[in-house]
Amino acid sequence: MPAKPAAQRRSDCPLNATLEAFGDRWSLLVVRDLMLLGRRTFREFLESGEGIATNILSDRLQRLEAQGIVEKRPDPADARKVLYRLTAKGLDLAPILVEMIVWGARYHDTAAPPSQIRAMTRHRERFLAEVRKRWAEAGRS
Amino acid sequence: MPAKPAAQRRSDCPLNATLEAFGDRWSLLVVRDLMLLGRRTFREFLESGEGIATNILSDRLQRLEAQGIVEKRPDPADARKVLYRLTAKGLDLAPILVEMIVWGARYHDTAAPPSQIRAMTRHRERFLAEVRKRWAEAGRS
DNA sequence: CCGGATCCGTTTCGATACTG
DNA sequence: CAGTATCGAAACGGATCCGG
Repeated sequence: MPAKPAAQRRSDCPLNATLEAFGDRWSLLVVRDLMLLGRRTFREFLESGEGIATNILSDRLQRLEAQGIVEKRPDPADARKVLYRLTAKGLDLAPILVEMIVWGARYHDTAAPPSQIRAMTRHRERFLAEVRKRWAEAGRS
Repeated sequence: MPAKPAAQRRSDCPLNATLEAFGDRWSLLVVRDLMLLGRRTFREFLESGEGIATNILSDRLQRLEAQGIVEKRPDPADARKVLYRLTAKGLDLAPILVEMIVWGARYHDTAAPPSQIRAMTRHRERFLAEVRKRWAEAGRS
């Protein structure tokens, strides 16, 4: 009696799938580090200001990797290090990130870099194009 | 010895402020219910498919209200009922929602309403304009 | 040193039962 | 109908340990 469409229960709406992928406090911050702040190593994420614990960071990286949002590989320059980067799927999170940042800047007005926010708000497509370009260039590491 | 700028610690980036506002599994689903599915009462949110628990729903509604994202008021037609609706600040979450839905539909391809997704993806501004219009009309209840 | 894994006390979440 | 109260489960976060 398998009748129940159980596993599907929460995925009727794509929003749900998205929230399952990174509907938590940390995952998107890691993505932001990769996408906008140029961070690439475990250590750099750790020091990225918000104070994530090593076990949590480790867990989120694994989770993001399992979902094909980030990928890791050894640093070609220094075999001891590991580098992370966004996959194409991860890069496609950029519009979400941008909208979240714009909303946050608008309503919570943190001490944020004004110029970048401005660029993001006024010329979204241009900003996104730049992000994609940088990503493509970095890809050919 | 209050010296520490403690409460500020996590809000250097607007993304952080946003994640603090609704970086959890449920808040955005409630917003979606209000914005896209026309739900307005506690009960309707409950039955909205994903199976949120009453205490969680209660908590999220309070939290969203405290942040000025939703507001409540008695149903003018039936004083026993309580109606929720988005504030202007809440309405401004629409672009985030749209991008999250688009991303989810693209990569996790849930059994989702194809036509609406298509409209959302291809004509984002038009779609957003409609959402805003509906909201404005409903506002003069 | 770097990238984690493990242990453990604390906080938060969430399913169910219950109330005004 | 619109929520609380309760209580077990899960997540968090700090410290510490470990392999390379």
